[in-house]
Amino acid sequence: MLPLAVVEFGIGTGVVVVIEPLIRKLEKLGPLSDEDRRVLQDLPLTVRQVEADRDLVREGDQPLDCQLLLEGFACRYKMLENGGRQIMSFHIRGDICDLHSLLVGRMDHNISMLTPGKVAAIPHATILGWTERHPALGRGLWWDTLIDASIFREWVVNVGRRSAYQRIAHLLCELVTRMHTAGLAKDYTCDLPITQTEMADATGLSTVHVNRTLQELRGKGLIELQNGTFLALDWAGLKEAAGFDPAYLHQLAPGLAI
Amino acid sequence: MLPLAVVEFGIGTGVVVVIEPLIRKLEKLGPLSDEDRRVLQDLPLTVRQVEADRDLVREGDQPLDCQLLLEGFACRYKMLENGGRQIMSFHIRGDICDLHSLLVGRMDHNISMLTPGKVAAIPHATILGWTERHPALGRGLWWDTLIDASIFREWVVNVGRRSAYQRIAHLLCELVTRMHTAGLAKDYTCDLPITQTEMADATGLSTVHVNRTLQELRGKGLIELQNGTFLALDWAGLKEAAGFDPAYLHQLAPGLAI
DNA sequence: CGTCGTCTTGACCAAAGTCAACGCACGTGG
DNA sequence: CCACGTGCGTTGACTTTGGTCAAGACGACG
Repeated sequence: MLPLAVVEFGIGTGVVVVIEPLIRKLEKLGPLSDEDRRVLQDLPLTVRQVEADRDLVREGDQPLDCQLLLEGFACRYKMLENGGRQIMSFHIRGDICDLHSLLVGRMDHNISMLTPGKVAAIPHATILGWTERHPALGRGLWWDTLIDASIFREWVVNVGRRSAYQRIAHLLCELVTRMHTAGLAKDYTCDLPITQTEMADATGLSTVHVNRTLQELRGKGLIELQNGTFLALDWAGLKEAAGFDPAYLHQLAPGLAI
Repeated sequence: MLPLAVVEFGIGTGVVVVIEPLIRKLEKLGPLSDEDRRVLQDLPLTVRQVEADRDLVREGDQPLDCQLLLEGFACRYKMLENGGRQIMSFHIRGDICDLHSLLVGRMDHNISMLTPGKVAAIPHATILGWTERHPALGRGLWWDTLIDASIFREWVVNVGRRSAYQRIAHLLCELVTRMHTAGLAKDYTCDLPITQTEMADATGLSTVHVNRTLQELRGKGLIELQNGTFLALDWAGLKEAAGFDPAYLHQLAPGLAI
């Protein structure tokens, strides 16, 4: 029961939009030449629709392509022997979730959809070709993996040294900031189709405690969060509570007001 | 009071040894050509001696070169507003600690020596040159940053979902495994010049609790640790206690027996 | 010899986990 | 159209892990 695969091509078919978030991201490091941009736009994309909770890649896999997320939310996670789960990052459209596999070969973690969405597979060979013939693209992709690493580091800090209250606040700050950058948040509001259990697995807390902590944040008038919609009622207060400094996201464009 | 800087050159002066750990590491992804290897060996290194607890790079810096660690131990860390500290990784000889700065520009964390040691600065321009003229080197460096990211992810898991006992055990497993790979451990023994406070900052625990946890590990006959020397008395038991699976280190060479 | 950093210990405390139950919305099938 | 099951959010009562505070031991070093 493979999901329907659709092959779509570049300019003129409206699919440019689909690759646009990736281009925008890669351009953050430095402008791409028209040639570079064309290479991306002309890339024939095999887009497939994926349902929620489907793994895109699994621990132990040795993929031959990378998954470009076009629509929906995904996360990386590892399972522990005792059944525990740790989510290590969330991903939104424009993210190449497992760029890692390009050079490392064997997956040491899983990537799963949190919501239904669209994904395109880009063959490793294609990407390796870029790195040789289009150094700016190669550098852009490397840069992207470095930003990912930077986010992992901040998560180590979050889980290692912040209280539950700060952790949740910090996670929310990060998500809304990144979504803003990706054009998915406006005025401190965004979709946040993440269950409390998932937030717990991302912050190293129990679901029960996440629930109580969210109530505390609501009670202090910092956030609103219901039915998968998030609103930072008091952005300054939330950042303050979290100890959030967006520097680690290295968004060269201006983010949410300060 | 700059530390004495010594410029040393490649083959024939005995300095080859100095760059050897890096070469060995880069070759893990794929063999380097003689040409590639020569580029590294001929690199004029400005080696400097650094004392313990000296920062190599600080948050906010915008370095123009990368720090290659030749001797001694280093760590990355961030400070929090409340004075807390989180160590995000340990580094040993052969590691380019802040390869990150090559593309990202602004440091979002600090790197500090844990022991006295030797460090060489390699200009960004040199490394960027490699990535253009010696793709295998560029890929090797990218690969290295991906492994770093993989280790960060495992640390998120460690700090997020493991008990104190497992965390400490896991940290010890990782360190001895990596040191073994770097030729710094033999028969499950190695130098481990890391204070309990540093272990606490790396695992998100308090110093007191690290102390008690180490006693527990000693009590169960899993480890010996005194005067900066570590010995895994019962490697299988330690791995078991930690839930340690070295896969995330992606050491293509065989590591410690299983 | 005194000081400093590190390790160690004990007594007490608090943050967060666990367990168990319930409400509520939504979808499905009889 | 309603009964039922399922997943998610919520709550309360109780437990546990690990934190905090304070003091002392020990060794290295000036």
